[in-house]
Amino acid sequence: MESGDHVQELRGRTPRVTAAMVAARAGVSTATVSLVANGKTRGRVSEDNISRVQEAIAELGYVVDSIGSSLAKGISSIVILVAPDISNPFFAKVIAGVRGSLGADYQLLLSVTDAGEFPRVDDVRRLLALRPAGLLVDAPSAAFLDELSVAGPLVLLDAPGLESFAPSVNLDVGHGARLLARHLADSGHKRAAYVDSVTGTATFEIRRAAFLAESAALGVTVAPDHVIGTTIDVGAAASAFAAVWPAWQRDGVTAVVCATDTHAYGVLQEARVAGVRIPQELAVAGFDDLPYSATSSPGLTSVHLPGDALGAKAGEQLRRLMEGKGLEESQLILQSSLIVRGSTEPAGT
Amino acid sequence: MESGDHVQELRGRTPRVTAAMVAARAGVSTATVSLVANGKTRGRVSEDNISRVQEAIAELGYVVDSIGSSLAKGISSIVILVAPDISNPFFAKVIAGVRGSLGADYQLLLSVTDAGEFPRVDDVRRLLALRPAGLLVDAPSAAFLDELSVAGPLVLLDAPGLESFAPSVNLDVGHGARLLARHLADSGHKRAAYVDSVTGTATFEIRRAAFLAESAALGVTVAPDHVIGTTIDVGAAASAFAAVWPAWQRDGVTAVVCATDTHAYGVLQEARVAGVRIPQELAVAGFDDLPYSATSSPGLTSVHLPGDALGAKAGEQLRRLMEGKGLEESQLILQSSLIVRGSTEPAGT
DNA sequence: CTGAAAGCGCTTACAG
DNA sequence: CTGAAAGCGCTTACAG
Repeated sequence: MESGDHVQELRGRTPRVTAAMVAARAGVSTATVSLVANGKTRGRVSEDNISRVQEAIAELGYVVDSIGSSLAKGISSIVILVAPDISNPFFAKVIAGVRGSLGADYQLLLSVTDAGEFPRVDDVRRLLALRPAGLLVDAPSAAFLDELSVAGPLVLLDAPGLESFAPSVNLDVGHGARLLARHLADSGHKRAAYVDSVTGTATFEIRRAAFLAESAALGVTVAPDHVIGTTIDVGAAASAFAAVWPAWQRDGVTAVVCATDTHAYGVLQEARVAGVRIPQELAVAGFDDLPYSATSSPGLTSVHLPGDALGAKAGEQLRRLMEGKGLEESQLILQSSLIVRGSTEPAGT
Repeated sequence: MESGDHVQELRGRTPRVTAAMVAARAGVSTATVSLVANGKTRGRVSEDNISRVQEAIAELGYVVDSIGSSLAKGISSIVILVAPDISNPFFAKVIAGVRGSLGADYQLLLSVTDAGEFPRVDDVRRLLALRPAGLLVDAPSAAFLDELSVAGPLVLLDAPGLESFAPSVNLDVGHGARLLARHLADSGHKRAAYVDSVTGTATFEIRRAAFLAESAALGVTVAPDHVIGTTIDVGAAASAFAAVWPAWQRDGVTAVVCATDTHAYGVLQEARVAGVRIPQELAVAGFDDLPYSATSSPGLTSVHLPGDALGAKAGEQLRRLMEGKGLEESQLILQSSLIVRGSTEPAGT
């Protein structure tokens, strides 16, 4: 058992260094060690002892044990990020943003569930048993927030309509949806279709509602028959589109808007198979502006959502809460924009 | 301060339920509560007490406090996954795999660093202060493993050449690289180029070395001038390719292999801008087989790497270690395969 | 400025 | 089968 041996060997190598060991070495009490290790020395520890302890800490490689510390303080330094869809590439940007603004004082714990699933009450209880310093919840449902009775700092991300539950940071997806409708109207489209996401998060309701409303206002018809929904999956979107395209084409649909770029990739893929020329025969657009949308051929017109800023702002807000500072604004809204590419605009236009 | 009020209100709502409260309600000692809560009742707690305690637990909504439990046991239920590049879409699959095989008994904590960065010693120490039940390290460098003297269960993912440090699960990227070389040779290419990743992880060394060796063996020339490297970024790859393409074209290069699909997207993008016909003038291929590779136009030929299986196997191995079971095999290698698409093969071939 | 002591919530020998 | 007690490592009033 090679591995076992190795682990065994490693196990002996690092005896835990405790505050008591540091105290003994520095000739002080563990209380003083704790004060120094936490930087709470102001007017409480002599310069002399500060340096003795710091030396001992360095020599021994002492690190405050999170477990002991958390138990004593009643709280850990863990921040839990709960999200329904970690495999969504958009989410990687959100995470990066959170991490950047949270800094090194907190440890970011991702609560990972199966794609599109939210953790159940049990899971959440188990998470809360870690005594997190704060909680970040991305794209929750009202039902989830209802049963999540959290006792500490909590910030919601991408939770439009749920502002009453907690401070939140949202994206103005409606604005982007309207820009998109206007763009299609300006390009002369009269009949459009919509491929929705069936995950049922609020952001998708808003994307669709805003697009449909603005389209109607601008004279672009989106018939009820021309709205379908699939999971956030290239293949699912592709086959759903394949099934309806003949009818849509017959009905004179010349533009398809997708709730996410991922859906749009499926439509593009199927359109290619079916020999539909993009954008001449069919304009295609999505939401999220994933990195690949700039690279696909044609490039995909998309509503750009600032995922990194979303994460960063949410992290900032949470941090203020965890540090006991108030929030200057408890509701933040970030701007979306429209990136027009070849999938809706003929080259050379 | 709306948010502050809200948090305040929430704070009062959930007084922590402790084992002592459960014990009082059930009329037993906290020792018995602990035994029942942990399912260690076999021959140690009477049926009668078991049900009283279970009732009390249910009524009070008691959940064992992780912090207290961890301190008493000397270990937490956290599993830390350390990885240098969480924003890589390939990684989402790995995470999903890990989560699936780890199950609900362990909490998966992602150590998130900036793209391409590995945590520094300090960060790692802070992570270990959480007393994780186990550690998963993805694509580490030898230097990192050297300073990481871990005292518990540890499994390496995608760490070829580092098998001596710990049990590991690897991908046979070399095999895929050779299949790719053979495919290009069979398609009649005589001169190829290689766009490498500069992150310096072992897997990239192997991808390149295996491809170059097999190409040479099959009579496909890859001149030193025709090997470049960039970060894993579509834009970086695109501009690097733009800079060298005129010379490569002059030299008769008809195929470009990229260390990742992300690099390849950049090449495809730039090729489109430059009016290079794919695959007639230039064949392009990558590694990873990201979801978008099936969707791009043309589809991207890619070496498929089973990211979910990689995560799942690593999770399984770690789990065995954490449960004190030995490993049947401490080194696991997963198969890669070649997915041929339009970027290397003319439609209708 | 300093240290002895209590306490955070749990688990685990131990004695009965 | 059961419970009193010690102890995990730390932090924080508290007394000096």
